Amino acid sequence: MIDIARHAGVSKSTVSLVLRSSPLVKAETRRLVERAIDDLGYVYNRGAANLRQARSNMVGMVINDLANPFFAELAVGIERVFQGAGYVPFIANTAENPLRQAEVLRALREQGVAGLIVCPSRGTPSDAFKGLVADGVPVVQAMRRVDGARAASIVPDNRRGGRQATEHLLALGHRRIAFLGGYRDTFAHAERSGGYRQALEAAGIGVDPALIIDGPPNRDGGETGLARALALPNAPTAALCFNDVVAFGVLAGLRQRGLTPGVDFAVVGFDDVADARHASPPLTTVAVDSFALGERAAQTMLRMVHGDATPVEGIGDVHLVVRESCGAGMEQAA
Amino acid sequence: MIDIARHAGVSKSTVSLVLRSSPLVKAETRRLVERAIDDLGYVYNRGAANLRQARSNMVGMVINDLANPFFAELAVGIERVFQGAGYVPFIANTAENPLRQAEVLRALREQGVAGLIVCPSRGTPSDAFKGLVADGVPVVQAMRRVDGARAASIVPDNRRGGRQATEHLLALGHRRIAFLGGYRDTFAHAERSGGYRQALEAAGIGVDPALIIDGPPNRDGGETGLARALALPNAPTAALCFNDVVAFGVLAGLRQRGLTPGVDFAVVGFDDVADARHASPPLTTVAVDSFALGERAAQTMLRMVHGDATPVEGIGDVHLVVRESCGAGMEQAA
DNA sequence: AGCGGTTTTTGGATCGTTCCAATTACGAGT
DNA sequence: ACTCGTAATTGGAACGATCCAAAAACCGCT
Repeated sequence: MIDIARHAGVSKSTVSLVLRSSPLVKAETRRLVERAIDDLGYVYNRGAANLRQARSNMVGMVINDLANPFFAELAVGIERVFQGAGYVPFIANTAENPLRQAEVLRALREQGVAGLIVCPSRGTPSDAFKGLVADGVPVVQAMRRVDGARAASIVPDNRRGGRQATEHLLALGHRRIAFLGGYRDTFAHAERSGGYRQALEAAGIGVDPALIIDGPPNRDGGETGLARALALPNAPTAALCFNDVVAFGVLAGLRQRGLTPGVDFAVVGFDDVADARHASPPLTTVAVDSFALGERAAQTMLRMVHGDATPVEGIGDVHLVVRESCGAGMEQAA
Repeated sequence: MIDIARHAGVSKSTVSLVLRSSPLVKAETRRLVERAIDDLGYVYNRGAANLRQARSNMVGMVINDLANPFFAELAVGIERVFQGAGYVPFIANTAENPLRQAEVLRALREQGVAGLIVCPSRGTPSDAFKGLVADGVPVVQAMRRVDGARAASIVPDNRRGGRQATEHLLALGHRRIAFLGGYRDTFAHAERSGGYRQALEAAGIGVDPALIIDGPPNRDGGETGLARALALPNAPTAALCFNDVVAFGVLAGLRQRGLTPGVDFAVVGFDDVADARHASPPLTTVAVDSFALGERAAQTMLRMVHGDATPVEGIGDVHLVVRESCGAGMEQAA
């Protein structure tokens, strides 16, 4: 920077002002300095800047499973918002591992992030964000909430979605409905299956614990969940799946058995990932609108960066998208 | 850090040594300092460290399209390698936009990355990495190579894969084979369709330009590509797709028309994403082994970080995975 | 020319770390 | 007790930016 100052015939302070595009420098001087910057191929050192001035322009997004298309979509959506706001978003994957998550959080903190959006990994301890929050780093949890954490959160209305989907299956005449996939000890599973229970009970149908079959929230989880459900003495005729990826597994499993999804067995997913409408048959699912949710999380974080300290607990809207995998004709709205 | 020094009754230099786990400090002193660190809830400031010592432990991964499962898998694979090596990997998405990519590259450079793995976005100018490389920052291109760029690269053997897949379809008796999806002006399209041409010509079958139908490398690209192919006066009976996602689109399109993939029309993909074997029917595809490729790219970068300056141009192995979408019986190997 | 006010520019102190050369502490050997 | 070599510790000068208070340049008026 001093080189540039010399080259342009000004002081380093002036160069600094130009770099931060301050209105205090004369246009002519600015041009001079900018020329020098180009000539010397200078690169700004953000680390040095952050040393003095606490405000960094780097935000972190800590994602539990980037291989899951839903979270990848969410991440990409959030990224877009930050970009527009002049922040530089970096994504880190935790692969659903709390230890790894702790490392990542530490690294981001050391790097001096302005704020964080976190989809907490399974088994995140309630004090995972304590240090960050105590330091005044805005932390927003998205999609999942670890209870006891004193950090903002934006999560979809999982319970309502679970209820709506179940009501839809009930309205189609199903009485034995399974809830497949996902781990029982996660936030989302508790809420989504909670809605499912509510709907069954409201309809006067008891909840059969044997029909709630958990497993990994991926394709395999769907396939093995289906296998176990169909092996039951009194097998179900429909399933609400923990998420769309599980539902894809169920679809594949049905086909392997020569059953036609939507005809021989009704399937409903959760999330509405981009692929859901391309599945065969197109998947009926609870739309979470990852983009809106991500946008809201990002906005919340930006507000916190700018000093708004009220800890938000946002609930995102959710609605059932009826396609064909549930067997409903198109005339039948949610 | 000075606070800690005071609290532990040593000098800041000693604290610094402890933080870098130098063997020069006595075990007892170390324990003392570590205690003080815990007590005061201190966080290391990586930016300040990088200021003095050029070597940072942060590496960047710049990905052209995180919403594409293939690249997401690749990113996750690369991440794992760096993690093991004690580096902190951050992912940034460019959404196939060269301007955005330039911004991201600048941000990473300002942040002081130790090295970069880049899947260059479409339309990346050949001098995109010039500054980085001139600065001595190791840059490894993965999956795609922008020609003219003086940076290492690890790419799969696209041409060979395209040829193998085409030969397989020819062996199954197909004579009208389309090449669907992907943009003609990309590196991967040129190579993959190049292999396709080679195979056709070697078999004495001319290449019909009308059968090479480009489009976005996503599901829609597959669906519309198929529509255009089938509308041709002399429609093809098989298709090699630019990548698996395009192939998924083709599969869906066939089904919509009441055609059975693998029976009425043969489909081969490219990449072998995790979902390929779960598609219905399971997708025959050219396996790229994203994990091995990512690992190799990461290793290359690490070697460069440690001073090995030889600019590698690696070619990754590729092999055809025959499943059902091509109509081959299981007895028929590649 | 001198004055007050506004716009630009500037030197030095500072952020939290690492590096280096210098210092001190320790043990063993005479 | 003294010296020597090694092990452990230390103070101060960097690194590259920002911030602040002060200085300089410029302007229009008398």
